[in-house]
Amino acid sequence: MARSLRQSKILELISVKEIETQDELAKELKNANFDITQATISRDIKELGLTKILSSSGKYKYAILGNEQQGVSSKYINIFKECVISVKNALNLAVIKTIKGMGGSVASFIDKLNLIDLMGTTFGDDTVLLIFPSTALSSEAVVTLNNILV
Amino acid sequence: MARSLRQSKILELISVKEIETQDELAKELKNANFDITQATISRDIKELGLTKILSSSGKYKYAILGNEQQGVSSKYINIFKECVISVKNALNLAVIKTIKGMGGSVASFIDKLNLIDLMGTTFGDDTVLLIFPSTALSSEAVVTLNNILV
DNA sequence: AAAATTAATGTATAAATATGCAAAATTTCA
DNA sequence: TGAAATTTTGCATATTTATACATTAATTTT
Repeated sequence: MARSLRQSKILELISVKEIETQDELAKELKNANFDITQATISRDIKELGLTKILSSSGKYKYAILGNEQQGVSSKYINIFKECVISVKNALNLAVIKTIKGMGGSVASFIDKLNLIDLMGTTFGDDTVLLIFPSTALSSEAVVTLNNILV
Repeated sequence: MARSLRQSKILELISVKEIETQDELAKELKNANFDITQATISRDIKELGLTKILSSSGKYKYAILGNEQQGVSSKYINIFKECVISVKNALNLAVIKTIKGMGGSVASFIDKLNLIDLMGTTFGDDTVLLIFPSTALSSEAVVTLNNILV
């Protein structure tokens, strides 16, 4: 349980910051209340299929492997399932309630989905807001997301 | 000069074999008459934008970073230019003459191009053969490739 | 619920990689 | 050409990452 929450946080962290080393990631995780050693992070990274790539600044950073051939990995979907409490519709907005502290993780997962018609996302500690151009499109997306949760 | 030939060979090697470490790559390069240390390989890898990914067998291996947004990197094109002596047409075949020992490198570069209508490639030490369904398509491809060389 | 099995993690360290610095090779330019 | 400037490389080593092994935590079974 804590395991996949942690991995979820890792995915969020690397998508938000330029993380250069596993030690750096360990520190960031500590800030997010995941007290873990570099060894475990090495294992998480292998499991999530992350790699170090050359960032634009010429430094190495961790990134999700562009494993686009089979869409979003099932591992990520499992993590998503663990974090999300509910997905509901409110006019042209979809409102996702998450476990405390996982709003950012879920938002970055949603971004990765590249949902068509999605205009933007915002998130708080335990809420993610998806903005659609219309009520119809939003409720459609809510159905899609709920299907993922099954 | 030897530098880009070496880098070209690196690209070939990682696309043909599962190279797990830089030391392993050093050995393979020695076989190909590039006597070089791990340190230099580390630099080459950074320059070529290679990364280690998880292979299907669960081991790490080096691979070209899927940097598909801007097509084939200009760096690779430069290497291609240095290796290729001529590209000529022979009925439904395109015949590429390369610098000695670089046939495989060029062939793997060509594969990466994903040329439409290309049915297959074979290569020897200094020759690459591209097989097309017709003379017209082959000569068209020859023009394309010669344009790259300019 | 206790025992047995399986999974997750830490510790210590081996393995792998990156890099500062000096030397060698290559290129530029007068 | 030869001196100066630039680039490439090796060596040594610091840094980073992976993993064997032991331990703890979690799960399953009886």
